[in-house]
Amino acid sequence: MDEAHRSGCPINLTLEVLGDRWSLIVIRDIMFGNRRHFRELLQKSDEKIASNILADRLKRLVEKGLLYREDDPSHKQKAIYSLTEMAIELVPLLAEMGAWGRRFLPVSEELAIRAELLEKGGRPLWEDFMQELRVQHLHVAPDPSKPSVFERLTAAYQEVLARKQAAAAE
Amino acid sequence: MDEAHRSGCPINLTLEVLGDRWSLIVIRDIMFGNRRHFRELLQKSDEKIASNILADRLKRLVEKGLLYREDDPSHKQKAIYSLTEMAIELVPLLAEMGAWGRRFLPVSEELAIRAELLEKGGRPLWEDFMQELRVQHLHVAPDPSKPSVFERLTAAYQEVLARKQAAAAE
DNA sequence: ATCAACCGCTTTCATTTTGCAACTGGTTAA
DNA sequence: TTAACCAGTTGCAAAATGAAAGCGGTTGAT
Repeated sequence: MDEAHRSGCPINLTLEVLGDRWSLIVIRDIMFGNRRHFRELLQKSDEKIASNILADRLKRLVEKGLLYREDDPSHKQKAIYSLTEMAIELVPLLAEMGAWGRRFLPVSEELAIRAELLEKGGRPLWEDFMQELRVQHLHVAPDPSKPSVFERLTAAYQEVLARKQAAAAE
Repeated sequence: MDEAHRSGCPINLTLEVLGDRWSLIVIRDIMFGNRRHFRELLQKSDEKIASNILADRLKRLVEKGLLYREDDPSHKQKAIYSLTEMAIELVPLLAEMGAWGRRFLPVSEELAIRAELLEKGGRPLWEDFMQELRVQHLHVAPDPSKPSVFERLTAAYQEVLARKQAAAAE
């Protein structure tokens, strides 16, 4: 179950779980892209993960307690992957990663817009988003008084994408 | 210079730079442990990095713009590694990583105390700490009105360590 | 002047991880 | 009946990692 740890440092332990090139990509796609099936994660991500790597990461993330796997009642072969509370609480970390990447790396506009909104919204927005993720993934009852952060992020992304495509078509 | 990127997503680009098991350990040790020489990074870290990996990571981090290397005027063979602004602005990300690790992973008390202070202090403390790092690493003039966050973090760590050693000696 | 400790790495080699491509046995909808 | 789809698995080459020893030069103490 527990392989020996390199040290008890919180940053090190976090790196032991998430410190590779794919684990956070998978979590990002489930969290922000609502990809819940193997094929969706395989085909709809921009980074083109290999199927054996995806299979390995999903298994690892389930073992580490960040995801859980259920059978899809609508299809005997489909599996549904969901975020656990442990993964939902990565929202601040992913928001900071997005903010840093946006500031220092050559991001594309349509993929940076969600990071920008998350950064501008700050911790109150993150908390709203985490609560929505709990509704989506942990079967928590929704709070109808709150507008959906997920929809706001997705709409902003679609808007930039449509504008760039319109500009490219000219 | 620039290898092809997997995508323009800010999270992905950040992972392309920092998504491995050692890069952030090196930055952590320079940032929080003030390790500035190769041998210090090699021998004084809890995780026992191999010398070839350390050499490779230092080279990579210099190339990516997170560190810079200078000759130490006091010793012809010594090199001094310093953080750039790009690395200093990782403080919020490292603080979030520490907070998440502390919440969900089996951290040790003496290594978690700094993460706890950083978390409790929040963004105002992070800003103070970043300003101190600019003084240490970028030769910016210090602000004498501010008490040192670095010293506060280090003192808290030493205190827990001493208490644990006293308890172990009984 | 001598010598041991220290300096930033490099080299070698075994093991592990990654990445690509093809493939599997079964399910579903037309 | 059949074509598309389902979650993966397999085989193999290439790259990354990790442990250990070693390198030529510098330094400070004797």
